[in-house]
Amino acid sequence: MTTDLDLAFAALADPTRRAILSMLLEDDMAVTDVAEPFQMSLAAISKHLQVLADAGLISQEKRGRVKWCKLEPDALRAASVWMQGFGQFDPVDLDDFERFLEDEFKADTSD
Amino acid sequence: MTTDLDLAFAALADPTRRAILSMLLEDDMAVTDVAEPFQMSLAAISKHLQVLADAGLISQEKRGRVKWCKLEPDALRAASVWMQGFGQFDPVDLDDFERFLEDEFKADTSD
DNA sequence: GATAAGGTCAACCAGATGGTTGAATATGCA
DNA sequence: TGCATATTCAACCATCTGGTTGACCTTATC
Repeated sequence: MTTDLDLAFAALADPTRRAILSMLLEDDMAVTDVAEPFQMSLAAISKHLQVLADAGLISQEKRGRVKWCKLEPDALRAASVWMQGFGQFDPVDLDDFERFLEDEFKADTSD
Repeated sequence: MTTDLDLAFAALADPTRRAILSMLLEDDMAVTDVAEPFQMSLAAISKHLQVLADAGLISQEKRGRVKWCKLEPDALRAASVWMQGFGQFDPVDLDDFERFLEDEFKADTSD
């Protein structure tokens, strides 16, 4: 049996997919634009997006020949709830978070 | 490159490992006792525990011939921080959490 | 010392994952 | 109509994952 939580955590386990999610924090994006900063094929990115969509972390909508990708942060709720049960974490400093994302993104696209 | 976050999320993606973590919320346990409710070999559980330890989610200490497993909830902090950046989630009702864990655990050990 | 208990190791297996390439399918535009 | 753009599909490949079994090592106990 594969649960929603399995899918969500598995999707988050890949740095490319986490980088994609953080890109989508800014704005909705077309598949081609999502793929641009990465050194891998468009087909590979398309697969990553499918994994994210299956986990409910993004939605995709085709308009014309462009498929738009949109973050669905609510899907992170179950996973967040699960983790919070293990400890009471302080509220997050969003500046720290942004710096964290930048570092991760650099590490992921630069090799 | 495999980051801490990769390891943490990948470890959490397996329902057996999440069940183990929730068992360890109660108390420290020996490997054999961790394995008892699961319908799989001791070797398989031993591997799962190794994955959790590699991700820093648990620690293991050998006393005599017994290896004790201990939850390390702090290791969830980075993952929790990462997710909280995507949305401000309400504080969690711990009763809900316990019911959630029970359901998940039943689903995982009963087939 | 012999035997039992707690755990891990090594080899193996099936299936999933993350990537590639080349062909195919829509859609938009001149 | 014909070409370019956006995206997926299909086949393939190497590696990882989650499980098995049987042998092995260490520590207790009789």
